Amino acid sequence: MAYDYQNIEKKWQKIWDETGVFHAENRSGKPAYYALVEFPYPSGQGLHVGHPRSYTALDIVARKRRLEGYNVLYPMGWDAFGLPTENFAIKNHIHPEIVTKQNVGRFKEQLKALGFSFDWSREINTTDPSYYKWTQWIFLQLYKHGLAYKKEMAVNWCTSCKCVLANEEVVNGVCERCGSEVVRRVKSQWMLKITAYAQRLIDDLDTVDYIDRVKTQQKNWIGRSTGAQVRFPTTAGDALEIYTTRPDTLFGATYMVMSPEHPLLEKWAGLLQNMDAVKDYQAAAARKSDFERSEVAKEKTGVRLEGVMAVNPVNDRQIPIFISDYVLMSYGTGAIMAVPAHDTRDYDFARAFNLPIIEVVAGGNVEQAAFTDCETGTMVNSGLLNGLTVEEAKKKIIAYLEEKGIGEPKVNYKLRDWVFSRQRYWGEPIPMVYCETCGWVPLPESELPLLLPAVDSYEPTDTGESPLAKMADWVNTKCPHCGGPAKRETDTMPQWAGSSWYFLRYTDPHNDQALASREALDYWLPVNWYNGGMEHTTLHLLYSRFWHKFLFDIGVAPTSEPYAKRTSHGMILGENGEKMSKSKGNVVNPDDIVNQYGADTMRLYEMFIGDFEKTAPWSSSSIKGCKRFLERVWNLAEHMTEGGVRAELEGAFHRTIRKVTEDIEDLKFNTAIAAMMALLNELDKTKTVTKEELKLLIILLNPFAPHITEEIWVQKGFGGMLNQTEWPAYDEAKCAEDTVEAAVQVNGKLRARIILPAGCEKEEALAAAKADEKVGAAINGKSIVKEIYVPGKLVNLVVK
RNA sequence: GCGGGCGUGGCGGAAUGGCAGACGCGCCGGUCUUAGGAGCCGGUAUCUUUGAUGUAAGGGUUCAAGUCCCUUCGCCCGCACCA
Repeated sequence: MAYDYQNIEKKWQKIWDETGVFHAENRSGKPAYYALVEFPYPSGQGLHVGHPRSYTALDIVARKRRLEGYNVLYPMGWDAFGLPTENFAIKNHIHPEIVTKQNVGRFKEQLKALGFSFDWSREINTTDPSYYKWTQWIFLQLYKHGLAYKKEMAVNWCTSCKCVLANEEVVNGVCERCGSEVVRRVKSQWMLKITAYAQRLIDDLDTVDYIDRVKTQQKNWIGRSTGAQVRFPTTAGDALEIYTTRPDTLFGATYMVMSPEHPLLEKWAGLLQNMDAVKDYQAAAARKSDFERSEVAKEKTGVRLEGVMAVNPVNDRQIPIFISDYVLMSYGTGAIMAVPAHDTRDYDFARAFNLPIIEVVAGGNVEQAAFTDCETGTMVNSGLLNGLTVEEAKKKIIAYLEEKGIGEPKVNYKLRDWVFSRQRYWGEPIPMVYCETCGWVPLPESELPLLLPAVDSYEPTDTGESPLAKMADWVNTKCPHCGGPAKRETDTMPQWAGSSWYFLRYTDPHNDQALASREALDYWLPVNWYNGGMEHTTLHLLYSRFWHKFLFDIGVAPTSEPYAKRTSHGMILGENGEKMSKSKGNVVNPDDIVNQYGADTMRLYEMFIGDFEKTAPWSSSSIKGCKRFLERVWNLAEHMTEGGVRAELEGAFHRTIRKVTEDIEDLKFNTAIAAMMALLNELDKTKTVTKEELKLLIILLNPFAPHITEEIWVQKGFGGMLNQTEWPAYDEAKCAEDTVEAAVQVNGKLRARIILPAGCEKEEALAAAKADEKVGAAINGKSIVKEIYVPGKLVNLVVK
């Protein structure tokens, strides 16, 4: 009988659905295991071949865990709020809710066709009011704990999406989503105080098992630095406060620089003789986009303040103050002390403005370039610091500053608070009301969910107002506090809101009393293994860790970290090695692959395509090899005979079980498959397979290719369903082969291969090696100075 | 500029410091066939082939290096005037 993958796959998908074998229970005698993959945004394009790479990997883990005796939660849902749906709705005059429903339907069908063992009874959708009720509830808790606040400030504005973006959403000066230009706009925005968690978000990385590049990237993004905050007196009377990581170089500060947006400038307006020039420079800086302003290697520009001087507090010298856009208002204090001898940017600026450069760390040549090395230099021209190393000088000067009351140690982070409002329709309404007398008032929890109203037009506006602002009867409401007239917040939450806590909802998705019951959360959390894209490292992954820590602090979440383990898959590129895109015409449609080769082949191929963590180009010819492999397994099963594992194959089976068992845990799916292919090659040589051998082979293969293996299981009469059986154990002792082929080297060069019995002693191995004809010729007439024996691997004779 | 990673056949990729190229694709040959673009069997790094040389290039450590160290080149990713 031929391998009819289409009927087999449909049959088993139906059986799994109807029997509910993959439903997880919230209590069980078995140990719990929570496997998680990022839920997709249901776009109009349908599933991308990249999605199944991640989903198959953890489906393999989930299926293996079930066979290992765990109660496994492997859920799926929809991260459905977002701009593409809204834009599609605008263009085609269909409500986003309807678009979402259609897209979800298609995605679900596609995922089911791939045979993932998701517990569909726990399906969630972030746009469902019964879901976003709790997203809004969490926002209210953040507000009540002072972690949500509204602030007027310069923000990133995407000119195409017509809404603000978080810092994390701006990539190389353009919008992360659409690639359009991002400009600065001053707007009043809801902000979330993620910076309050900066240190814990770094520290707690030590408590979780994330791949290193994720940890490094999050640490870099949070950007902790240590130094000192120092107050410089000025002739204006106000102290100018600066932050520096190099307080040791304080004696080398020959001028100061303020950001053009620094508030003291306004205060000093009357004192500044060149206020016109200052204003021109401020205006020019404000006009620049973030991208222009942060362009590297550009000429340093600035204006010297005439009328106010600063005083270096360690030597009482008067030094000039400049404004320049290389100093950012958003970091530190918005002002710096400039030490041109030991900072590259200050050096460039000093050269451009012909300012003095005083060396205070000896070891470089400050005539030619700034000397920024902290390891090797010695302090000079620095009064009490002379002769010290940089590290010693830092400690001493900070103690001195504290003693004199002019400075103190300080930690700074690059992380900024999270800009949380969006001027778009298709998102969660922010449950806040503005009252002229009471100010911002949170909606009572009893009024949640605050439903997204139906509007006629979802079109965003250039003025920066949300489409909801036009809904007068929705906007105008009563103040929950004083009962007077008030207006609702019309901005909505960003795409990242719903996904910041969705893994909690899966544990108890139908609960209408709480985001999830404490029992369910205690049982399942933390997520044991979470796989997702690297592109979310400083977005979703960071945001959800922040929310989770907050929920932990207020006693809602049971753990301080949401995910015990995080791994990441590489992207699948088009056949030409470029990123898949419609415009390049290199998009592979999963539906076509499933139709042409079947879901099992597709799953197997995506796992065999290469190193799981690296990008890999699609290959329409390589996939045939995976299809052939499954067909060969099918055909071999047709030749099954009764009996146990044949003695001569026992070692091979134990080694393959070990290899597959271990490789799945190490994300080495490609070599696990290679091991099964090699085993099949061995079996094929014998033209037959015993019942016990076949059983072992198809259990190992089941997590990768679940349909074909279940079908063989029933056809060959193994009883029950494969997914209810047990993962095979291996015996380390039986993994060893009876005889091994060892290499014999003379002076490190391969001269022969000899067959040795397993566990062969050194003496015996050396004797066998020397007895070899070619080895004999190579050592003839020379004296052996060293004999090396690596058991079971090689002999190396060093001769002279 | 800083930080991280990588560089192996025609291709995707394997190799706890111990036989480089597992496994697969492709290709070549054979077989079966009216036919083969299916299946099966065999082969497939290079060369001046009793041997020698090969893991981006050069140097080093070691009995032994794709793997460790140094230099250079190239590619990818992250951050990017963060004081």
